[in-house]
Amino acid sequence: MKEQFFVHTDNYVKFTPAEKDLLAAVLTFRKVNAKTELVSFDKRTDQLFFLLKGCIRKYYVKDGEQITIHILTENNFVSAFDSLMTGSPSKEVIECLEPCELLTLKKADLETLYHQIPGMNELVRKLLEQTLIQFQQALTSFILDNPEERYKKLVAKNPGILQRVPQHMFATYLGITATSLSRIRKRILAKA
Amino acid sequence: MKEQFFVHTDNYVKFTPAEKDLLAAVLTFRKVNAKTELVSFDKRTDQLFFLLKGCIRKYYVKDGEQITIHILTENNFVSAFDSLMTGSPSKEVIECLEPCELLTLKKADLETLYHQIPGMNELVRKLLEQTLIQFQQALTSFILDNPEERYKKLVAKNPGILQRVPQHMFATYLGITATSLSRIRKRILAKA
DNA sequence: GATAAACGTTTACAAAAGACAAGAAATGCT
DNA sequence: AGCATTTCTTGTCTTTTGTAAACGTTTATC
Repeated sequence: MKEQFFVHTDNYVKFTPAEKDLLAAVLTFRKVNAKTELVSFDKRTDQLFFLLKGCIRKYYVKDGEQITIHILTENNFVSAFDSLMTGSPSKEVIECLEPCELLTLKKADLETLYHQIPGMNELVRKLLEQTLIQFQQALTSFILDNPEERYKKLVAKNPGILQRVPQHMFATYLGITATSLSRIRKRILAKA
Repeated sequence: MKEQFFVHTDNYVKFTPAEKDLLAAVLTFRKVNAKTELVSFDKRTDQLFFLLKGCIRKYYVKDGEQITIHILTENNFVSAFDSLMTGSPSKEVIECLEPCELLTLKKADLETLYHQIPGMNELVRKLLEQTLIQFQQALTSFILDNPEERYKKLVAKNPGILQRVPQHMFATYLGITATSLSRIRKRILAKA
């Protein structure tokens, strides 16, 4: 299953076989049930995940409500970035929505890899550049678009995801209530 | 003025004097008037900026309105990231709100530096990590907080900025109209 | 120093979204 | 298959925000 990981990294940096061995040695395979919390509220985390199979969301809890801030599927890196970087307890919860297959990488191992593998900084730099563009687009959409437009963009960009994730999770992700999303959907259907 | 730049980078990576010379050689100093557009609408950009002095905002144009998406002050990197990375025409405008002093770095020179200076990938990786945390916090705030809370956080985080930027630019930055911001300010004053 | 432009606030009215509650439909579990 | 839970929709009422326009004030510019 680690081949799938390297297929992904090959898009950014070509590691030598020896380097891949070093990396593979610190990647741990993990298979978990739906509803597993990879990172729990107010707990520190020292690892990052690569999602091989399944679907994951990140959410915050505000006034007793779960507010989804991110939804991811196969072949993406996931982590409670804030907690990982600063060492503070995580305010975001990372939860599996389906049975998932993951690779985990400890932060300490990553730090070691930065010294062992010259291309590692380059890989992470490039991954972060991609991530940053995504974040920027998401943030821009919040500023520029109303909820209806955001919903349409989400559907256009990620059609399959709607069948995998309950609607009310999307609602909070769009910054609206489930009630409101239901009305928006109705409005869109009426036009089509 | 390049010392100020290296004071900043020293927080992340310690370059040797020789490396600093290489870097300094491709940094160009620039002094511009207020209202200068560093990146214009629908133009490609091939450089990134380090702001030594002054205040800059990024904005989008939507339905003839300017929507501010970012406001920055001294000692920050600025660029139309999307355009810089993908080579596409920029949808964001970068405008100086005050007379500014900048260092500019061409993308092509940066690519060369990645090969000349081992620590360059590391520097940019670390800068991107910081930036990502900022973006994440901004995005999270949009999902979690209402406009009033976002305004309060902005003021708490950056008290001085209010005196440097017109209120209606903040309003669009918060995702609301100037009218609405005025109401929010009134409400806050009434409580205090 | 005069004039124009930009800025901040306020008002009335319209549109959108939230809160709350009820009920239908789909899904999960044993 | 049957029961419980979750999910989705709908209705009514309230709150918030947007739109548009007016007005006084500040700031720029010549």
